[in-house]
Amino acid sequence: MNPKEILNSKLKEVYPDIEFSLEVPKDKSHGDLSTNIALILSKSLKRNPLDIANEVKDKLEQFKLEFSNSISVVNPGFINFKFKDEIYFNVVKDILTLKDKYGSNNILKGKTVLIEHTSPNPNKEFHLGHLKNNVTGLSISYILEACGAKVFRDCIDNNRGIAIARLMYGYLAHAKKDNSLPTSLEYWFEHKDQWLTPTEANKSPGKFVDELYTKGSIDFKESKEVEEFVRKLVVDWENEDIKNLELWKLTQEWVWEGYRQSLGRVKGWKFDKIWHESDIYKKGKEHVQRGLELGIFKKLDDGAILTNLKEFKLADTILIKNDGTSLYITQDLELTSLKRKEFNPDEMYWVIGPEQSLAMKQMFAVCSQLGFGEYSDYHHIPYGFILVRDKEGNPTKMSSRSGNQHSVNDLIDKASEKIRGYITTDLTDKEREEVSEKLAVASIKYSLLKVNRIQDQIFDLNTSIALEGDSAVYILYSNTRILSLIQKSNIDVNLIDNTNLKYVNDIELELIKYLSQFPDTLINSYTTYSPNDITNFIFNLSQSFNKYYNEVNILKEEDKLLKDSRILLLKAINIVFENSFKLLGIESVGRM
RNA sequence: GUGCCCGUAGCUCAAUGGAUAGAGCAACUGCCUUCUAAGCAGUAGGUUACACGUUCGAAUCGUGUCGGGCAUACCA
Repeated sequence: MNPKEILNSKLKEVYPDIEFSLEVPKDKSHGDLSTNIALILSKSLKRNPLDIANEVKDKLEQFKLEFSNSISVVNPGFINFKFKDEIYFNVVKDILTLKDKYGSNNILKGKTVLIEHTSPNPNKEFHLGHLKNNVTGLSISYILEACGAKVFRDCIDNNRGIAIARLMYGYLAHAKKDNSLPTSLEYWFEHKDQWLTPTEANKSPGKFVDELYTKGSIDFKESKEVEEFVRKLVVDWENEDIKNLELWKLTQEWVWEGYRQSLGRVKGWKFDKIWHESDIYKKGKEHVQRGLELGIFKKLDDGAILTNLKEFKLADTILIKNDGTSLYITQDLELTSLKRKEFNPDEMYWVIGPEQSLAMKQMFAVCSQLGFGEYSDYHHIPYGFILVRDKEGNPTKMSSRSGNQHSVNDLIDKASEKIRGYITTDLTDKEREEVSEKLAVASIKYSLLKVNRIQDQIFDLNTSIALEGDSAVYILYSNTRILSLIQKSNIDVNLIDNTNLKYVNDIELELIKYLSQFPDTLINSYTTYSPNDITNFIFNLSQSFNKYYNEVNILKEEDKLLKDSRILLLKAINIVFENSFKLLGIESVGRM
């Protein structure tokens, strides 16, 4: 047990049933740990908290806690503990022993969780919104895993419905080699070679699809005829019209090629299962039909089927349209049922934007009405919007129509180009390319992860690919400095005897104490589902390390024990960095 | 209208109800013959939108006001 656990159990022993806090004070001069137990007790005892604090102090001192240097009572009634420095030396040993397990815990041991993330609106080129979902979802999944859970990751390919039909229409109308050709499914079916492929258009599949989808959507909005055309495509698709299906397959192939390329580039292609809406929507309809027969839902005069969510105090929603076709929620019912069957999870998470909040609640409610688990098993994890500044400088939502939707590929290209120019280390062209690509991806991911999950964020290209300050580059740079030091020391960290360690410098002691807080940081990020606890941690760690680096010359240290101990500390910091990067889904670099 | 989220330094963001609200950027001043200056040290910048309340203690909790965003049945 570490000092915190010991103190916690002692306090609980003496004062059972009291909810108190035991935490590392922000101000280091207040000691290593602080408790408010006397302030809490003063409420029920109606006595001066300082008196109570002194009594608590006396009781604790009777335990003769060997790790404690001093216990002090301060206004208004805090009890502060100061520990012997040597206690912390064990932290370095622990980290070196546990390696990639350092920080992990077992609070979710035995639990199976399923987390849906990055379910694409795949008709668009992979953009920042997609990436925000991907990095947030993956990071939370890694955090759950580090807390001991068995984690499965899945996504649903929304490959049917009105949006897909708008793309199909967009292709027929805007990808013709000759504009005089008719916008006709039948004509296309007989003359497919008269329509462009992405290769022929000299565009990436993602961009190709994105442009056609956007054009198709504009036409859909502006023309009644187009709208009818598109809606008919949806109906015909559900009726399994051969020509319709062939066009659908063709466009969906490009969609996925683009999506797979982009996700591959950011190393975000991490799914245990990819579901396809086209495979399950029919079963979804059957669930609705069953619910209708059971009297859970009702049929409206025009034929549409409506929920009844009074017991959940939620607004009702349509489950099947009046033309008989399904909606997103229709297939989501079957999907949720399938998820339960396949993975038998204790908890299910959906990492999806906040605008879907009501839709998610409605879906959870309907699932529980249909007997697919409890409403409380389901968790929507929303995250803040990404805004950009418009010409007037006002924050505005990204949208493809306003052209301010950053394609992730373009962003990485820009960042990578900027970074390449800064590399001064002696690297081959190939290594240089790899390093700038990794740093570019890491920078953009970091900029999305460093804000509190629920907080809207204003995205700025320059700060997101910043090379200094609170950025991935700064943190990764700190890590390469460590790697460089270890390498130049010519010491094999695995061979150093760590039975005796020596640390004397204030900053190195602070660093060690800070490292000891990593496990608690992970727990915090789990309880809030917020990866930014981790980014905050490694940024602060980087600052402390760089301060240390500037103040202490490690390689020139002549005291062998001190020098070896410091190299081991460096290794420990490196391990915590790497563990954090894994939790964030960020790749590190060896040199830069 | 109703529901949900948000409002912190010029800008972008931190801060399990806890002690003097912190960083980064931008601005200004210093530090490379010294382990990677993509770095470090320093100056300046605040009525935490506003009001009232709960509490020993409020940016944080409650109520209200103002401002912004999202959702609000046949998009997702």
